[in-house]
Amino acid sequence: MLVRRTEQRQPTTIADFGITTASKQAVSLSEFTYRKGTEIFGEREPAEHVYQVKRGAVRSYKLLSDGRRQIGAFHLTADIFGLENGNHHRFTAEAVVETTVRLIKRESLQSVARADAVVARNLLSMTTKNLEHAENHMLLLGRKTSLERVAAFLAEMDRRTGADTMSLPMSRRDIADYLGLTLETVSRAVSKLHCEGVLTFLGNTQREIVILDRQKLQSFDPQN
Amino acid sequence: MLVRRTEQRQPTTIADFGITTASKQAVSLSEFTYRKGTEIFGEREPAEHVYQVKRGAVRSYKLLSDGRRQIGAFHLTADIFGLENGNHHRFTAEAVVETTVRLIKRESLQSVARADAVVARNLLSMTTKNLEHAENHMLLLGRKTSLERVAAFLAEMDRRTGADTMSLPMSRRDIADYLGLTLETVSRAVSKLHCEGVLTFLGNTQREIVILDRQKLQSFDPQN
DNA sequence: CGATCCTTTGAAGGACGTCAAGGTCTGTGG
DNA sequence: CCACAGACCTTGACGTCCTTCAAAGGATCG
Repeated sequence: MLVRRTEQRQPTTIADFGITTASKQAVSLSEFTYRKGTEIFGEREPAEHVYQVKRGAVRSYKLLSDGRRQIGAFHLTADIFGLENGNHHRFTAEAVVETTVRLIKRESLQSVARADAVVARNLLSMTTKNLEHAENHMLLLGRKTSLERVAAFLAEMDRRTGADTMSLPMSRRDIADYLGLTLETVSRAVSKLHCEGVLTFLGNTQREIVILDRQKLQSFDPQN
Repeated sequence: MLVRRTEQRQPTTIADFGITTASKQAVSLSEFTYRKGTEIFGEREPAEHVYQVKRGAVRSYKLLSDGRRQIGAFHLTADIFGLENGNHHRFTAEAVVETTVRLIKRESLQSVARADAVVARNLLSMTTKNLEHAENHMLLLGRKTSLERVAAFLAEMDRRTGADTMSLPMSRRDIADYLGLTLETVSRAVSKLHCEGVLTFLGNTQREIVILDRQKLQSFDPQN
């Protein structure tokens, strides 16, 4: 793996792992950059680190024996991923594009949590956030139509990027494997939303998307 | 609601909520019995209690505005449910059959957790268990075929009941809404498994099921 | 400027959903 | 004990939404 390694202390970012209090003891933080498409950790591997996206995007997925893939989540800038309570990772994580992450040793995070109730509370809070996302995603995967799924995905990305225009780092296939569809079905749904004036594209690529009508996009969500 | 109420201290069962240590302070435990089909709590309601199934079965689900339903989990004897980190329930919970639950005030559980790190650890551990289940269920809902889903459901129930024969408390419709299918598709898949000698029925009802060939049932699971 | 990857779009097929009919079980009341 | 109603389950026929297969048009990068 031709990856660039940069080891540097980043004390100001410890807070992002939920370490907010006087637990200033040396918690070694390092950075690592993964090239597009490379694996960060594999399912069932020992969980030695917890990660935070500094730049780029990550997909977490499970595979079936015949190659069917379900992406459980995309992790964007500032997101924590790879946080495990048990000793092993339950997903494979890969860089969607060239991605820089901050790492912290899982053990050191846990030892801080043992000593500091606030940190422990934050671990629970992060796990709950993940659970909530998974619960909503079960509803999407089990009961929503293809158009509703794609609309929900775009709404989620729009909300998370928080900008007027969004640059989707992931391919149609990634989106499909996140939504439990095929890439063709995703493409058709995006085309439909484009035709209906919900969104348009920027530049040459189909990954630069502008949501023109957020209210109309919301109207595709049968939740609530 | 014609429910029978029995308030009685059950100090021996506090352990089941993760309270294992010297936190013997009065944590009021009560029991409540819900008739078949009645709601225990609703989605978005304030989470005032945490529950444990003493007898019976519970379904937790989310609804879409047009009535589509996704059951996130079934809770059987000894299972904890309704545990929230935030202030509101994220699912509706209903008794599948007549069900007796033990209740504990969420606030008192949280105050114990604040004082006792072991209890706090258990809360994280329970949340992680729920997360793990949801993650596996996303894979099922997103990528498995109807036969694979039904086989996985039966394997899960078989594992959780731990007996040679299992009595499914829930209807085909419940199973369908858990698996993201219709009740007809579930019925056809069960029939297929019956024809192939994987399972058979006991008595008159189709809910008393005996798994004849666990290995063959496993062979329908493409996970791993 | 060719090679490769990604995306779109069309056409055909299939897995699951919908609709419908009939069977079984349970409970209730005569 | 039997009759009846209602809920639940099964099975068949048909429909449809999504997948599969295929082809062609960009986009990116050497």
